[in-house]
Amino acid sequence: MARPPKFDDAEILDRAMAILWERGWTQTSIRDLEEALDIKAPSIYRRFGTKEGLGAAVVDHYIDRVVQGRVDRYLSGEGDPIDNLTRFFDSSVTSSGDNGRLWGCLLTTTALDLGGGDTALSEARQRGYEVIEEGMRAEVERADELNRLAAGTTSDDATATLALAMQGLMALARSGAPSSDLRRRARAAVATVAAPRPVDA
Amino acid sequence: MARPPKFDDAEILDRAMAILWERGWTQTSIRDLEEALDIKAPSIYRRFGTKEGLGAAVVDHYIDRVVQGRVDRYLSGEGDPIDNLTRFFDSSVTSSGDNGRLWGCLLTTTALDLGGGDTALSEARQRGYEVIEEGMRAEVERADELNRLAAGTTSDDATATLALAMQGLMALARSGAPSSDLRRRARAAVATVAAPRPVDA
DNA sequence: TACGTTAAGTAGCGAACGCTATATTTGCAA
DNA sequence: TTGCAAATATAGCGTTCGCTACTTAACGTA
Repeated sequence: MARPPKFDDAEILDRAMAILWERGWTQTSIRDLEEALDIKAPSIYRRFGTKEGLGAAVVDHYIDRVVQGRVDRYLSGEGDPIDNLTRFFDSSVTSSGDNGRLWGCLLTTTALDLGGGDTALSEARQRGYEVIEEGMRAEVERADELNRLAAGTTSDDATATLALAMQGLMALARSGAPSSDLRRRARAAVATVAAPRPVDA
Repeated sequence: MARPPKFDDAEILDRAMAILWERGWTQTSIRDLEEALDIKAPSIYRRFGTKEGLGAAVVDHYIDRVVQGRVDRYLSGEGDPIDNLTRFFDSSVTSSGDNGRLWGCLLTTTALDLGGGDTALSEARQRGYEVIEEGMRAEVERADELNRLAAGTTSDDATATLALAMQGLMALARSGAPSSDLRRRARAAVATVAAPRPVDA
């Protein structure tokens, strides 16, 4: 009973995610989005209200598809929790795009350069980091129960430290640090909260 | 033999630092700077070339005055190194402006939202973080020699972890996290790398 | 086939941006 | 007092920004 949409929202958000991740929030104009989405500005505004509305929808989409997916996959609650955390960090600092940059820093790259106002974008970003932190917390607590945390380290302290490390890694990635450096630092952070691996027979 | 400058560079950089720290790089226009510096645009451009040139000079100024000052003061190489690191982190996450926000995140707030190009601003930011990291490394190595690091933690890992934590704290601060949360996380990071405090007599 | 509805495209407004050609002030030297 | 040099101020160029009135296209339905 009406003209069908050219693309559904998921397609649009996938493409918007790609360009926002690559270029950053303030460096991406509505004209850039028109080209990347193959949709003209008025259609964007009719669907998402403002540029910031689109940004918030993209971050939500990113949390659902990428962040939550990686949390579920690597912080599964099964197997060795330290190994899981190590793989989670590795996956977060390993490039997954065509041009060798990181998906992981979309939360940082979008909402950080906005100045921490109470905007929808900032709130979406915060939700993303909560998903990450709570996922890590579950594995850290499991590690604690298995005596895999470093002696004297509480699970609260370990969780806070790893969450800070993740934020630091994303900031470093955004400023252009090489993947090898990120990986080295990620390993160092996990090693610091974990008990030394027991020497096998 | 010529008209004297209205302000010297240090005065200008102090004021520019204040407004860039408060509003962020992309959110601060040349018109904003004109007002804050009490200097019109052509004078700004004659002195610094471009907006980015001014930004790089501000970051350099900030490193010399604020960052290096705090490194020298708190990471002095004397006294208990863990206490020094704790005070260094505390000073970095304690608001020092009139409006309750942090000085420490200027490096993050200026150069992060630029996208990690090879610009002068990015390079200046990187130099700043190197000053911080090397300062922390010296205290960490001293802690290692005094057996004040957690068992099984190398000084390299501890340094990398603390540097990541600092970057993470600055990113959190930029996105509006309350000072109490930052302080809690900072303490957690230091506690994680440090040996449990021996119980005195 | 005409209609209503929902989509998308055309074209452009008003404002803000980084930056600069040009003119003016202000000091010292001759 | 005049001339030169170094600084600041006026005014505005050309571009891009987020956004939107208006028009056109594609469906299902009556």
